[in-house]
Amino acid sequence: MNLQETLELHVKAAVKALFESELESVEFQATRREFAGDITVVVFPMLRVIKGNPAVIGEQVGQYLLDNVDLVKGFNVVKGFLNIEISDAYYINFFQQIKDDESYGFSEVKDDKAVMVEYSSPNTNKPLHLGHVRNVLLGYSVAEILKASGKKVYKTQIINDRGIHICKSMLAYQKFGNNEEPTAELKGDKLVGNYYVKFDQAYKAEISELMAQGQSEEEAKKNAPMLLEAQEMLIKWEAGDEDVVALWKKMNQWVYDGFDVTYKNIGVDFDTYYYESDTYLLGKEFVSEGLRTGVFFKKEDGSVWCDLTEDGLDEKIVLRSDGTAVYMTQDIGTAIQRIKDYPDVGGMVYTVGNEQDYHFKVLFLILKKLGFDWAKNLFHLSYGMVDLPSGKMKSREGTVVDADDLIQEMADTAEEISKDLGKLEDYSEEEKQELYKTIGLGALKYYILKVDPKKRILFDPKESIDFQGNTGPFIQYTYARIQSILRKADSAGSDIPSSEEVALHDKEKELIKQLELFPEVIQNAADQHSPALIANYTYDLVKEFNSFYQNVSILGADTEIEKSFRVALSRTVSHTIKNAFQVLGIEVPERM
RNA sequence: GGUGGCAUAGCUCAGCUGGAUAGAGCACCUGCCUUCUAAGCAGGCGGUCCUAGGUUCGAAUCCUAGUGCCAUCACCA
Repeated sequence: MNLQETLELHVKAAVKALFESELESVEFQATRREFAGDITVVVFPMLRVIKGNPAVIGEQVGQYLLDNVDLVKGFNVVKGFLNIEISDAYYINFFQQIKDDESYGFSEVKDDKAVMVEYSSPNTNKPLHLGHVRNVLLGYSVAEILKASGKKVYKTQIINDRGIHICKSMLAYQKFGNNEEPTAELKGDKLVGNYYVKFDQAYKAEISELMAQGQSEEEAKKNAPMLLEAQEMLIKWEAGDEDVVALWKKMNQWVYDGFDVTYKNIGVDFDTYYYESDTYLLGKEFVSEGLRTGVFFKKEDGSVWCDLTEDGLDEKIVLRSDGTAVYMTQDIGTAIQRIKDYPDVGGMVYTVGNEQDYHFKVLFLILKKLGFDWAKNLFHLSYGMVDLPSGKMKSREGTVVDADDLIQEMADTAEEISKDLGKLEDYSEEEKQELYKTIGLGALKYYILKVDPKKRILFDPKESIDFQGNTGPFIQYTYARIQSILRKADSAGSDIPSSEEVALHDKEKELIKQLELFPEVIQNAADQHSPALIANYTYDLVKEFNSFYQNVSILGADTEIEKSFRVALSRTVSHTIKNAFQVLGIEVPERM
């Protein structure tokens, strides 16, 4: 039972004893800094049950608590706020309980149903850019947060490996490629992406030409030979044309190899992969099934639809009149396939941009209508777009911030700063490079994860990401500082005060209070699918620690017991930073 | 046009189920490194919480209407 729960019982008892009334709940908040006290009871809500002056009621309840509850050491009332001072013994005892727990904040798996988290889900015709980076970081972190909150988790993605967009890259490669192959300088995904751009250039040139010949823009766009050829290629692919399929396989493999490098760079992983080309057929099966059971209906032209008008939505197509699958068909198939493959999965999280809010609303509804009980546990982790000052990123026009480049730039910035500070003279070149990457990635990941997922991010490549203030490196730096102290504090502080006699320094007490919040923050972040809550918590913790560090001497404490206590406190803070950053997917360095 | 999201300091963002004088960082200005790592600490400057109503003892937070930006409403994905 935590402090708040304990106090709630006592406040209820106080109200019963003093006013013969029953409170349903008690409202608490942290005491504001300018007042004495550790936790505050808001008296106003009690007025519904008790009549009287809030200040007087606060006074009476406070006195009752002081007289009857050991851990209450004092109180004061300001307007309708009862500020309660808690004894140091409470905080010291609490700290005793958590100080040796290296996985503090994490829960054991307590749910027999697993959650599948999908993220990344790229098309295979171009490299990953900053938008994908947000997706990948969010999905990975939410998966880790869910694990930490006691869920079994599978990480997965759906790879959109077929369609007209891939044919465009393939066609341009056939025309202009000269059998170019990926090299160390040019990864496969980049190579394929280049041909996607080349397609677009050639296509646009043809459009201009046709328009010069007198066609309207609309006509020209439809009639351009490049597009016609790409469409022809798609038909050939679906017909299983050997040459086309061979090229498709070759180029897709280049892209997968390129993606793997990027994922490894970012530091994310997947437990399973799904390919659109594998799952759309299962989707079609269930469309037939739904047609039989009346979930769907067929129009005269043969296309199949789902009528969602009673749910306040429109009719949605699930199969084209020519019998081919649409996006929705495939997503129905993929969802069902996943549950078949992993029967312990009880719910899924889809990390996909908010431009697809409607799609997922419909998908979930259709799956419910098809009668799957797990359909009620589907969640669209919808996040805002990452935009540039110039607007949307467009791969075709080359206005994207490339993921690999960005990671490299961040590491370069970290290197510059580190060199200026010159604290790593005795590190080997290899160790240094590794550290620069840790710091650079830390800056990037924190920058993206600290903002509420549903808000859009405006990223200005000209203004580099900060390394000071509310940033990843600031937090990493604090961690490194603590490690430095721990290295110097020869005998680890296992000998910490247990008596009520020790007076806690204000900064020490604030730190313990902050530590106390961590498990709840993890649960909240899991419930809300929000890494931002973890990031903001960690920042507060670290700020508190730095203030402690600058104002209180740890290794130079007056007594041995004080020194041990402060070392132990620092160590626990560093565990907590490490654990918080682990679920954000950010590494912490021993030095920096 | 219908639907959904967002709007807080010059900039980037917090603000939990409504609670005290709305908080951080960056930028700008002051101090602090012979003492545990100054990527730090201590402090200053800076606000019509988009607007107008409403509910409430109390609203940045909830409701209604409006404004602005974004997305979506395809036999595209």
